[in-house]
Amino acid sequence: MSIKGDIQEAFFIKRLNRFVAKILVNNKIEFAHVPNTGRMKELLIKDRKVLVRKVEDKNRKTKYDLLMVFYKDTLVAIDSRLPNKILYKAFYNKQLPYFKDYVEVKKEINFGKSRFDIGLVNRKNIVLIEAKCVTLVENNIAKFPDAPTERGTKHIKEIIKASSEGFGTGIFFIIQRNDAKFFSPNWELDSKFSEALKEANDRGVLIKAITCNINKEKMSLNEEIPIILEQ
DNA sequence: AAGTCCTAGTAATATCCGCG
DNA sequence: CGCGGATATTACTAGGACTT
Repeated sequence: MSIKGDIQEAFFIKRLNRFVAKILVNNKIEFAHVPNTGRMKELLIKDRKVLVRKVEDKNRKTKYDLLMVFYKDTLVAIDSRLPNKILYKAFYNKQLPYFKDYVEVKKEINFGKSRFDIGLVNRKNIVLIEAKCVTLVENNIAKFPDAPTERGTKHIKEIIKASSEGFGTGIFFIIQRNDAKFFSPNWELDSKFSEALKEANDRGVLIKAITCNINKEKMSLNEEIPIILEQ
């Protein structure tokens, strides 16, 4: 998946709220949209080098999108819309060895009271897939979430319900960097979510974690990594 | 502890307008 | 009057800050 638009280097100054960051581009103070509602506190640190995209749109309040952050030697993508897209494309092109017998791929599929990112449809069944965006890695272990997420937990319980009703189900953690060797739910930060994820696994929900290769021009799926569900 | 509002952008939907 | 394209409006997202 190529990264479109005019990408420029910049320096992060401050996050004003969850959508807006103050940045320094070409020695000028500007404002950038932050397309990720997580905390990212170990990424968004003053003076850190980042990549932004210049956007020409007079209806927007910010002139840039904050897309990537340099963390030591690793480039981390923070756009929370990308995992969804990249996973959709992977399923659409049948690049993943799961649920191979579907004939149609849908986005934003409604199921009961909730909505899932991707639906794989064949004559007999529907597979519901949820994509999660991971930006946090500590000691080679990718972790989710990076902020307590009551909604995320609720969503997992919905998936468990769908699974118990006979639907195929999957949760894919897309790690937007390539320095992770394992994935684990973030027990210290959100034990309820972690517990729910473990239960989902026990109840037959397919859970996978995939890292990404990222550079200025593009982002692509890299490799599947082992998952540690236990605390 | 639970509920409401706020933020910025996107996508989906609704409305409008000009043209044949 | 009907159609397509352009424009306007609405719904949605999700966690934090705030109020009750």
